[in-house]
Amino acid sequence: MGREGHLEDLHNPESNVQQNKKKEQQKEELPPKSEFSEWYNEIIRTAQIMDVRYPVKGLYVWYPFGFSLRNHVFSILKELLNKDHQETLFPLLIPEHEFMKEAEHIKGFEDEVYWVTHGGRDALDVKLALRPTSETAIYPMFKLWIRSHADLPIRIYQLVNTFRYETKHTRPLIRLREITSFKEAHTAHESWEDAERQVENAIQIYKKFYRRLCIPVIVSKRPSWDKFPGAEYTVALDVLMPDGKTLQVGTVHNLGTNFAKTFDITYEDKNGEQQYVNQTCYGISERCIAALISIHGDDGGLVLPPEVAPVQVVVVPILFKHSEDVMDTARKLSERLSKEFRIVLDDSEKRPGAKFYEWELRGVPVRLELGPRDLEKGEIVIAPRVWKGERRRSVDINAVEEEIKKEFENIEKILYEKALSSLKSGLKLCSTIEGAKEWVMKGIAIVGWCGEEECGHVIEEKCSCDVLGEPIGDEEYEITECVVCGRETGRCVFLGRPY
RNA sequence: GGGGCUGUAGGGUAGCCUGGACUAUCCUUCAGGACUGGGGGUCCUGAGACCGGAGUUCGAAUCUCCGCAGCCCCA
Repeated sequence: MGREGHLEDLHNPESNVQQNKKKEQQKEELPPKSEFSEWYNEIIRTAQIMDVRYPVKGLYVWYPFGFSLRNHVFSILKELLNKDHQETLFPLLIPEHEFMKEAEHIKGFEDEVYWVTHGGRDALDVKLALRPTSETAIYPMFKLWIRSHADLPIRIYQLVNTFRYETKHTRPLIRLREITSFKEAHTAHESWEDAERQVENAIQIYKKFYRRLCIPVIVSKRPSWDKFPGAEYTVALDVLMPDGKTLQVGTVHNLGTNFAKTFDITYEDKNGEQQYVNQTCYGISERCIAALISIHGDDGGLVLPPEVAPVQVVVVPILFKHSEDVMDTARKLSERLSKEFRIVLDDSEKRPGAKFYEWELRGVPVRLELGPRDLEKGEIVIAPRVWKGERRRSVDINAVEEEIKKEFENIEKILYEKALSSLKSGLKLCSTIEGAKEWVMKGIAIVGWCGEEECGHVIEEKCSCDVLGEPIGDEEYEITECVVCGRETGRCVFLGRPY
């Protein structure tokens, strides 16, 4: 075949190219990340994060690999919260009369609530809502739990599924009818100031969380017309996705005494007076996984930070006919390493190359290759995922633990730096509406804003984007006037196209 | 909210317009075997599909309607 093929090549210079192309197409190859939407759909399936074939719109199945990733990610969040929060679990079903108490809250959710109306064949006397979020499940209990200032503050959280009847395009991890992994925290405090401090505290926790995932976020105060229904104000965390759109990956709400008044949550203060509590709530869903996958992934598939990777190290033995000794060493090594790392020894019958591609697709941070050549020298080849096999090197097999740890640290640093620089290059201060409109197609624009709602709506309309909110953070932007009305102002807003 | 398109093995597809030789194409995948093995191996053998329902028809993957599911565009 080789000889004939060669002859043909001479006659037809294109045939070689065509053959290569054909060969590439035969393998189930991931679309390049530049075609983000296609890339995302493929990676979700081929990297075994979720199975999208469940026969109900907007509901998906976690593959064990994806679920393992989810658990490692949320255990970081739990670890951070556990310092001063307590974990609880409230029921999924909320009686209609509780759900309907807070007027603004209802308005925000009524179109997307699932209702349980029947028990068996009988219609229920009291309809039950599948929680779209748990305020109205939790706060009637807060009323019972809170009696005096000594009971405050209360800080609880739960990790639950929630339901929203989405009618627009659903997609895995991003827009779901069942959010399977909603971490929601709820707190109650004596004063407005205490609640404000808690908001700040929550933002810090969330920033730390995303820092551990090597994901830089922008933090902003949502405009009044986009706050959580029932909240005094809302602070949100957004990430910039590879296609230039933004993804809201966390929200923190100061509820003031709004819910306390509706649910009659009061405490006796030090002077013996009954006072309403001030509340906050804040949440993060599996959208954090969508951000993790999208921001770090590359043309070769997933790239995962070692801390959350379901498999941290894969050992690929390079076997020839008589290489029991290679296999022996690989087994012993794997056992040794499994004490410190989540490790897989890939002893399947596949060719080494095929194994490389597969584990790269799944984002395993470090690959170890062990063959006869290495064995002879007492070495092993270490290949970090971030470099797609381009920067592999040999290390002493006895010192491999240290080398892996070194690589892990290195990987985290690289992932964060890469992500940060792409966020920074996606942010741009724009001095005109036209400039902002253009920029918003590829990133996040920053424009001057006087603070008037009217001007905010003009911006949204003219730029066909959303006002994400006013920045909260250390960065300073040089603003002199409102981009719409020209009034003098130092305030500004982030603009983006949200998912 | 309005409009358009699509549904064929686990994944991707051909066939549909113009109904019949479809016992449904090709690639991938999966199972068994042989040779192999440092970046997606080759060969042999085998497995696996017309979204669900109703209708039109002598005959439906193909035409019609309803349902379900998915994709795209506009507000």
